[in-house]
Amino acid sequence: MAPAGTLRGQIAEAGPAVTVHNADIAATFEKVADLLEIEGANAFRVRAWRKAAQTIAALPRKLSDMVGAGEDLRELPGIGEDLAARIAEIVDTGKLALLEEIERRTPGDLAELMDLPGLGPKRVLALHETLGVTGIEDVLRAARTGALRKLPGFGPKLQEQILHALTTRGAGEKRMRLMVASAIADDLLGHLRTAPGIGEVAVAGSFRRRKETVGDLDLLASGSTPARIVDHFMTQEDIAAVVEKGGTRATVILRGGLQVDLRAVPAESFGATLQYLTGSKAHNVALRRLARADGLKLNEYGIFRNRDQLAGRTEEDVYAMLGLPWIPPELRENQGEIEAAREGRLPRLVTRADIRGDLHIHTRASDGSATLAGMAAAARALGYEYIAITEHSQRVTVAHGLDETRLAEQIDEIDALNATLKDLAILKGVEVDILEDGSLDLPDSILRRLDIVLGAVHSAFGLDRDAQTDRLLRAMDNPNLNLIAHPTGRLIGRRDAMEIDMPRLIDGAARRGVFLEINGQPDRLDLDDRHCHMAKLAGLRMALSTDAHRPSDLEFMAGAVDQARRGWIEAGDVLNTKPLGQLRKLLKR
DNA sequence: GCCGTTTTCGGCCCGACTGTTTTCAGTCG
Repeated sequence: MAPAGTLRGQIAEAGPAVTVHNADIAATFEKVADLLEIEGANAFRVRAWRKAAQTIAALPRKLSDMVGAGEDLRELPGIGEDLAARIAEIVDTGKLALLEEIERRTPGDLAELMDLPGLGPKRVLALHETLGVTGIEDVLRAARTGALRKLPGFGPKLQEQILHALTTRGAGEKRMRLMVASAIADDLLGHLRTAPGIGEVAVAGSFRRRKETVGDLDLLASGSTPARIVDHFMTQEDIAAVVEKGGTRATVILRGGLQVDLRAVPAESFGATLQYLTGSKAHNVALRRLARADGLKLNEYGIFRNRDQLAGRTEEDVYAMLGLPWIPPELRENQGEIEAAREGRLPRLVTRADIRGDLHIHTRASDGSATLAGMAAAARALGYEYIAITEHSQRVTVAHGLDETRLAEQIDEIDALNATLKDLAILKGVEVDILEDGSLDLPDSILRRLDIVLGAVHSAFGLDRDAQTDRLLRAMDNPNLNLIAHPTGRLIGRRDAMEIDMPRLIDGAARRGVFLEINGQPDRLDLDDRHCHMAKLAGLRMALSTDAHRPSDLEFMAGAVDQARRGWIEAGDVLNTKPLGQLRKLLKR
């Protein structure tokens, strides 16, 4: 391949000047919503911009592509004629005239003030009009001089709260990886279960929806005397600060910085509260609209007709009262799941029990810590029918990647072990490096002898979108390649996903009979939920794998299953739900 | 600004807690 610089230069000349990402458009829409709200615009108009921003942020396809193809954006939920034109404007020009117009009216950055606790549109406007505040620095000054607390509607408590937030900014506001939050949640639930008169307990929120990271934990508990449950919860020793506390609700900050919300309700409302706290917000709003349409009211205590509670004890009752089957929490993002439920076409999401094997495993031959026999034993203990051993290739020297000779030795070793195993098949594989030019790091002569070949990128993550996509497609041109491992290379919170034209990659994989991996490592979860859904819509099968480097890592399968479920993936979409015979056929290109 | 088994106008989810109030607005989830 030509040097990357040359290729980039050619593409820059031929392609569009700038690529506008969906996230940029969503951020622009959010900013418009903030500023309109501060200006006192119609609340429903503000909501329309926010709803559109959510739709855009969760969209599995690139808006710039859709605009380029002349598609009708008004078919997207919450996008009408006006907002469709605004999107096209941003895609075409990289700017939004309306936002520039509003910014001329409201100097500085008033929108960012909305992020401060206790500051909403009304108080931000008051700050601007009475003190001439235009940004964070002005607020800090007003709080320090004491001018802030003298304003009507403000007070010493609020001033102190804002000052505290401004001086400790950046600390503890990072989202936490799901697996880390799990351990904390277990402790908190254990403590809650010892409360007097306790009934059921649960974790709701984005944790229950299995989002890859959580910003806080939402706990709920049922019991005869909610206030006593809240009181008991406050005795948890990890609590560093109490943000608020009432008779049914409390918000606290743990020592580690994680925010935890607790809601305590009577048993007859547990299901409704679980539903309400699980969200997402957009899903809940949509459900409440459904309820209203039937002359009902849905809140966190149940479904009501006038004063009569019709449902609320279980989530199933709540959904049933709205004419819907129970919807798995992973789907509750208002991304079509309510319509699917109503029409009886909810997916039967893949479960851990559907998984028959793990197709991405390392041993100490490369950078794993266990022996081949050790990993095989751990897999048998999980009841797997098969596993694939997939070491790194020679290029990854820090991981003791295998060259042709060492891989040949491992092939013999696996053959020998297979001969002694009755209830587990070990597939001979490799995680071969995809080099910068798209070639593979081992010769075809050895790849041909393997049952499964994963290709993976471990270098040159920074290529531009077209070069990176071309690189992966070129790797897939090698008929020995079966699967792209951790396709985007992201490390949550540490390294961004590579720039990849995902629709083109998915289409290319489908055409070539190549599959994509959903890597279950807690900091990878790659493909992510949106890309999973995109791949499913394209009819592409995926492998759910752990990339295990030690026996306990095989448990990472849970994370891969979570991502898959959020992406609407069913057992039939997954390679490693197939019996060994079928799997082998699918691995023949 | 969007949307429609309430359909082109008139609606748009709902409640808890706090702080600043003297009966409730604002914020948050």
